[in-house]
Amino acid sequence: MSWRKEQRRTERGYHHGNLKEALLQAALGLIAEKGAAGFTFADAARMAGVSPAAPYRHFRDRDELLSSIAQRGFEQFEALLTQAWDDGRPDTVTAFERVGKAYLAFARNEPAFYSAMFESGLPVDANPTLMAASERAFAIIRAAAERLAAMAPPGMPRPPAMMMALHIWSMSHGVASLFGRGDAARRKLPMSPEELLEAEVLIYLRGLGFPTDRRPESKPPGPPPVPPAGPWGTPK
Amino acid sequence: MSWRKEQRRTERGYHHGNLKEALLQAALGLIAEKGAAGFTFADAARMAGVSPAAPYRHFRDRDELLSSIAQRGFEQFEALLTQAWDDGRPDTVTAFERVGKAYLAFARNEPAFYSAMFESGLPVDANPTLMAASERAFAIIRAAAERLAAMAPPGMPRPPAMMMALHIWSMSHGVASLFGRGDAARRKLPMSPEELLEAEVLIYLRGLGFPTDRRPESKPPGPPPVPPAGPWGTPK
DNA sequence: TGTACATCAGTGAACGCGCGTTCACTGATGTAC
DNA sequence: TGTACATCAGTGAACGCGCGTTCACTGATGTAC
Repeated sequence: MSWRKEQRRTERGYHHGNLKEALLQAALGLIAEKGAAGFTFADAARMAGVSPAAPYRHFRDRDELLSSIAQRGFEQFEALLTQAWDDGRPDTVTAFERVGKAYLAFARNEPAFYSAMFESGLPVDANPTLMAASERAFAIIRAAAERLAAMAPPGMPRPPAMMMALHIWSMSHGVASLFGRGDAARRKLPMSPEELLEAEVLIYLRGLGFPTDRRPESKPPGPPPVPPAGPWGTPK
Repeated sequence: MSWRKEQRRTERGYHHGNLKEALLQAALGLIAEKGAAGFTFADAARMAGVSPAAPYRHFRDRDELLSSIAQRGFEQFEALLTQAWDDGRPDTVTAFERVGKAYLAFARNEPAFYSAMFESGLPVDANPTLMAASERAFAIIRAAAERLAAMAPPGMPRPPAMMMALHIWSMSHGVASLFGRGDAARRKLPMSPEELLEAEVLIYLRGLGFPTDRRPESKPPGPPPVPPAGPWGTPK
């Protein structure tokens, strides 16, 4: 049976068996704990239970490890955004907002990835693979904006999708960076980051002339959408 | 005459005369160059032309130096925002936008301060003095939002000023962080960060029901404001 | 105005530390025959 | 199926380095009388 085999793998003898992965995980933990700046190559080796020379079998240097993490982060980010967008279901505005929330969720739930991607100071544009991954993630937002722009109401000039995408990105990033991160150094808020961002996006969309009371476009879907009143809740 | 006196001061003998200031300046340069994470106490001493033990006469440790910089940064930031807001002249919307632009200008022109304030990871909320300085800066945005909220058009419910302020802050911060920083690691954009932010704010304000074609409120001022067309320029 | 003395703001040598990196090595694994 | 050998993925000792920090010190400055 395979019991012995798996036992071997976790017990680990001379060969680790999965060191590359273990190093990535260790680094993620360290970054989450001490920030991208505070993580060291030697520390990662130590956490993986391996000599300080071992990582060099898998990564040229510290930067390559960091890049790998950012790379993987962008991929997960893209997957999350894709899932949130869900090809615009049940309606474009709802799906669009879900994308914003997914951005926040990522920043909160994956602070290590977020740090590596956006705050580690590694030159994304100098690394083509990384750049491509970053652009694939942004492309989701861009596609969503495209779809939204296409349904601009007749009266209004059609807004450039690229610009909309950049606006949404900067709103999400701003809220996430200032208010939406994990444990430490939090600023206090009268509302949750999610609510803050949702209101922001809704007001913005209304400014573009979109109806934000979410009428169904194609199929009238399940639970009726919530809000009466303005996007900042019931006026008291 | 005072010639000798000033000569002495700049020549510097055994006593530096102005080491504290020199260390702050040196640190600023280093942070601008290598990021808040990459600056070391010893390096600052070296740049100031002084032994590595000397800084301890003026700062308890590296963190205290960093905090001093952040502190000063928030103060300059506050001054810049105050000036930009100019008590809402010539009209509220124009002044409001100028505040956004000032935010970007600060991020671009003072990358070292910006890093120390927002990206150095030092716990702002653990340092009351720093926290107060940070809040004084935000208070400018808040006051501007207050004034804007007060002139909400009759039809619309009056938006909470705090929320507006947070929205504007997050937009500015998002654009500045993603696109508006100095030299390195730039993402390419179809428009300048300033234009991007201006359009974003205008759309947002319109979403709140504010007229964004800038009619004068009190005194009809000097140069007539620029834009015809939509906030994203002339539709082609 | 001059002198004695306290205080201040530097020096420079020394320390312990952890990091990144290299090196010859060795145990484990896979493969050709 | 067994054996020889190449390759792979680790070890562990060693290095040079720069950092943060301490220490007894000393030159410069300010002040009391």
